[in-house]
Amino acid sequence: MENKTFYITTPIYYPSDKLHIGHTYCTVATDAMARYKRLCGYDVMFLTGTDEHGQKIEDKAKAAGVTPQQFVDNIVTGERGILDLWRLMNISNDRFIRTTDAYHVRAIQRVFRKMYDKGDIYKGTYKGKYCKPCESFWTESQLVNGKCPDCGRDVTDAEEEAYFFRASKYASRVRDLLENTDFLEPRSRVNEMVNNFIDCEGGLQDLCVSRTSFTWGIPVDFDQKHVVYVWLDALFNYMTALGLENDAHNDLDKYWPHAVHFVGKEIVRFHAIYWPAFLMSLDLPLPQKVYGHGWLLLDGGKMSKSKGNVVDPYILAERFGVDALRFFLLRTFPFGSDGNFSNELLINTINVDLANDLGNLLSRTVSMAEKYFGGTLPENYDDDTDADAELISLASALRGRYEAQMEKYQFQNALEEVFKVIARANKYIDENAPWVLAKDMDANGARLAQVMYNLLETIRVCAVLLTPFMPESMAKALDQIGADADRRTWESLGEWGGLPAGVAVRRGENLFPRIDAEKELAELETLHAAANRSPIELEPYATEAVDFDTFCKSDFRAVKVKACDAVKKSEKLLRFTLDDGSGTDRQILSGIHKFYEPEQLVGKTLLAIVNLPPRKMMGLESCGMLISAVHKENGEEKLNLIMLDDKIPAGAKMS
RNA sequence: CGCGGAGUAGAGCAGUUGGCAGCUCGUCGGGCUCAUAACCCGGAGGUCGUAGGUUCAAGUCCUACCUCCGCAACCA
Repeated sequence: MENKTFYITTPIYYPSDKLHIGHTYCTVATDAMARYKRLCGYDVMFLTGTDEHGQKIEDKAKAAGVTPQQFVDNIVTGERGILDLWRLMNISNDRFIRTTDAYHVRAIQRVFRKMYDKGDIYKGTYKGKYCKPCESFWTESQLVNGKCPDCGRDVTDAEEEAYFFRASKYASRVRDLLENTDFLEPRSRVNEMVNNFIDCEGGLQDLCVSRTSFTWGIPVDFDQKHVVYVWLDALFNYMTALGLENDAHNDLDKYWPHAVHFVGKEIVRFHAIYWPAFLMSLDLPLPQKVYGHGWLLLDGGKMSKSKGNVVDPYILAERFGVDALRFFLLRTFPFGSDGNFSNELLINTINVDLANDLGNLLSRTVSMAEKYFGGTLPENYDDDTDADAELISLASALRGRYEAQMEKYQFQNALEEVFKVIARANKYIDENAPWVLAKDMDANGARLAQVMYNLLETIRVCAVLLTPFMPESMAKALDQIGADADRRTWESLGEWGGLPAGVAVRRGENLFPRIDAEKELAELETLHAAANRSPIELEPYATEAVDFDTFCKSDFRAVKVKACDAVKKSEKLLRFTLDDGSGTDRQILSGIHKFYEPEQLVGKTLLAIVNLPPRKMMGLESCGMLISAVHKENGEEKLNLIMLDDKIPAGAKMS
């Protein structure tokens, strides 16, 4: 085999929370691709990892009362953490990078300096408006009527020091890369990128690549108060893991740039624009491809922690089997676009494809071979006839059709091709009715043996091609049909007749038991409820004291809702017209549409703070804030407005 | 007029360069008995979001509109 190498990566995931089925989807796809390429004879490097820096993790660690490093260690290496999940899912990554790994940290510092020396990173100023009392920077677009959006006071021109990457310099080369090559797929993402970020007003903006507002990051070694912005840190993982600017690894020459990055559509922008621009800056070769896959949606909407609808891959893998879950994810959804996940669909796919079609085909074939021939086929078969031609030609040419789809990353279609052959094999059994032939073995024994052989050979071809998707189950299937190691290779599928004459089968367990859908769905429901065990979650208590004067400055008043309507084009905002006792109506906007319909609230007596400075939202002015109680229940955010006794008159002060 | 995606049978989806509208599930009827109540065959069910246009021919190309979703914005 000549020197064919292939490098494939998942994104490095952000360990601010446990991973969900969406991350699993991407990693399983990458794994299937890696295993497929290995099957084809490539020397494969498969990388995954975690992106561990940034403000959000710093904040979360603080809230949990641990150091950022302890926080990420727990999520990555802890029980049921990311490493455990990939072990469970049978992910065959060759390497795992953490951006807190010492070699990566040093490499990023060198990369940063190189780009700085070249003049592509320059120290600039983050120009903005500064509000002294709030100690905050704002951009022009964030200002409200030219005033501080937080406090409404005047702002002054100010500059904050920051490093910038000269992305603008590479804009036209990146546009060319996107528009005139197949660097970014699927193609539909190209327009989005070019229109939104390159050909937009002002062109491709230089990217701010350092921060001074938090410390959990890689320090700029020649300017320690800055830390490297997360994306510059994160994107280079794909190369530091191979040895860029470090001695921990030494495979860069071998695997770069034969690289394919699988990424979720939300981070296509960074991979398709900034990543190539960074590499251009360093005169490094570009990776071969960025493939932006779709999302798994739940009930047609995005899966998210705050919606409380996150699907836990652990539960599914443990209940249905790792291989079944892996298979389902890649069989059901087109890789480039979004798909609707549901438990019903999962169970249905397992039952139909795996239990009824594939599992049952294996089961009926092997048990007939045992029943009619004691498990070992005779050496002498009839020649193939017209009755066999269709099955044989379909199965013989399967490898080519499968390969064509896999090379386009169309897992769904590749699997579809395999299952067409499986369906044809089931039909072949019906057409040839082995149980009829078996009634007169003297006359039909040779023909029966031939039918059985063709079935076993068809199963072999399918099982080998399904191995990247379901490594464990297919190994068992191949054991059952007596295919030794030499009959499990890519080359062995090149010609019909890989199995030896007189092959011996050995019946085993049912690989994919049928699932009782109704019962299972009910149990999943119960499990889901149990998984959210601490039903009520509260905000952490404030540790800092507030002085009495500050507290007294807040003017809380009872207000009566005169009118309430939804702000159009906003999914969250409600507009309240309130009687605050002053004689003039007060307008307050509140982002609580998720929790209340406007008509429920008219006539209610609520609590508001009325001396906050006015703030504009969606073009409407909000004068104050309605007070509500918040908590989380079963992981879902809940909000209740504070409702006062209707006997309290409008404008009554709370003290 | 911020950017992008989607609308095809009861449900979920595929339809590459325009050329007889398909797949899976469900449903109705039939067959088989090797097999995991599995397998095989057949039927019913669609004015392809709406309205125009180009064409011998439009699910496919063009224009306008409607609806849904995501990003962005916003969430005091």
